[in-house]
Amino acid sequence: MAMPATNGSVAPTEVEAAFDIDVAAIRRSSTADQVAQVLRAKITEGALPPGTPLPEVSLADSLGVSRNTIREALRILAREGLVEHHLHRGAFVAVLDEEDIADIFRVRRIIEASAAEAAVDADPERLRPLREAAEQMVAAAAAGDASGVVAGDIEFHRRLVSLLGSSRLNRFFEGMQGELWLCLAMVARSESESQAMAAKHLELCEALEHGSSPTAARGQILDHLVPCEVELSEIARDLGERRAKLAR
Amino acid sequence: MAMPATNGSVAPTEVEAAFDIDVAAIRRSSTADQVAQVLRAKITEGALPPGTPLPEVSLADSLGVSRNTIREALRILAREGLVEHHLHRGAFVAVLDEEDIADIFRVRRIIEASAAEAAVDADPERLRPLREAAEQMVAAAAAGDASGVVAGDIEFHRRLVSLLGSSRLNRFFEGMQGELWLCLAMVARSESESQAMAAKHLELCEALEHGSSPTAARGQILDHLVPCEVELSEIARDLGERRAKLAR
DNA sequence: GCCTGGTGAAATGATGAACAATCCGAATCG
DNA sequence: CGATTCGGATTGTTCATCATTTCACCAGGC
Repeated sequence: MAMPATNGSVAPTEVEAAFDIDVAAIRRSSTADQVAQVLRAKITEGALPPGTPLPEVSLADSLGVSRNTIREALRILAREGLVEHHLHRGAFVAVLDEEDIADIFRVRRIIEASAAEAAVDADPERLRPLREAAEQMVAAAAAGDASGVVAGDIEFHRRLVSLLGSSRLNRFFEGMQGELWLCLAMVARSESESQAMAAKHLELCEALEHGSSPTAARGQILDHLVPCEVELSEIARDLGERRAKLAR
Repeated sequence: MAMPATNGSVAPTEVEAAFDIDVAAIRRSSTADQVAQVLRAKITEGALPPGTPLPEVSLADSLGVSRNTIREALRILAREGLVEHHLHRGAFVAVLDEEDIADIFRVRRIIEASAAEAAVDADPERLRPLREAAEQMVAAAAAGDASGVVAGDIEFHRRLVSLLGSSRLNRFFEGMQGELWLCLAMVARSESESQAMAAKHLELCEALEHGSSPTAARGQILDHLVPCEVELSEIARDLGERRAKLAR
């Protein structure tokens, strides 16, 4: 289905194989996708806090594109869960309440536990990206780069899920992580907390490498997710209270 | 306010509760969504075989809406995976190859196995929708209603996944089932096969009700999914070969 | 004969303007 | 003081238009 639309009948030649990666990259994204990417960055980096209205005309004006293009971009982000779309009321940066956090972690427990199982009897070579992400977290924490630690955290779990080998699951999981970023952009962690979190991931990585049993791996991932959920849940509650107070 | 007084400001009263379903249905209907729903039905019922091009102008003309609205509807369906969008080439009804089937079942195994675990220690009352879907399959099979059996099958697994209690997972799973429908619309099962499939689901349902252990439930679901995958994989291969021959 | 290269039609990508429908807030009235 | 009504602002939808890209067809050279 997603194969490059090369010839239909002839077997793939070496010429095709050489350009196989590039053909996908050459496909320039449409302007709507570019706009969506810009807005996505603005949202995830915290420039547009949750709940911010996104008027079509002002966005079109400031970004220099047509209103229809903005509408398409907002539809894209709405499908990703980063913006909420209310009929005849417009688009707003999505707000995650505690129920959303709980919902996301219900999914994460299911998916990542299975991924941990897949990790124990996987080729050790396939676990190298995991270790690299964890080491990147440690380096970022040592350099005091808090956002780098968060990025490494996201990347670590993304690569863990990718061990399951399903492109649909990867897309789904990445979309959920995009939602989580709505909260992550708001949290300022201390340096010691960042280092502790990085160390935890490295430790988890080693546990998976010298994998004992599938059930043990499941348990370790589940234990790892618990503190993360309570922290984000608190953040979501605080944001909600602050918003309610501000609205009053 | 002209027609049905869908009040805008008053707090939800018992009056609203009575119309609760209708207001939700009415509010959710922008024309783009309606168009998407029409096309979705056409695709899943097999009127538009996989690979069919979907030109914007002719669709806009035949459905009596603007081209922009068609574009939005096509984007919606593209996000759902029912149509593929190629830049500057347009939209086509999605084509599922064997890799897609394998990918979908990789996900189904993970999700539904967890759902089966959740089923064993769930309130028996929550399993009633499952049984109802299975019984609906049996009734449809007895009446020779093949599409009814398929619908019951979809519904059975949808309700099984909903036991996990995650709205995001529900949406994700429903989207995948929409993709599977692309193949299901093509298969014509014999009456005896339909009856066997219905019986299998009822049997599976009972096994979950008198649930023994979580691992046993996992195993039963996984065993149940195997024949389904091989069947759909064969269908996908046949469709692919037929399409290749037709293109030549 | 097959491949390379140009040409033109057709479809999409994107813009701008316009109108109707709707929501929100503020002024108005009892 | 509360409910109603009115007007501005925003969205939903359509139309017309132009630029880009793709594809199919045809000509020419090896």
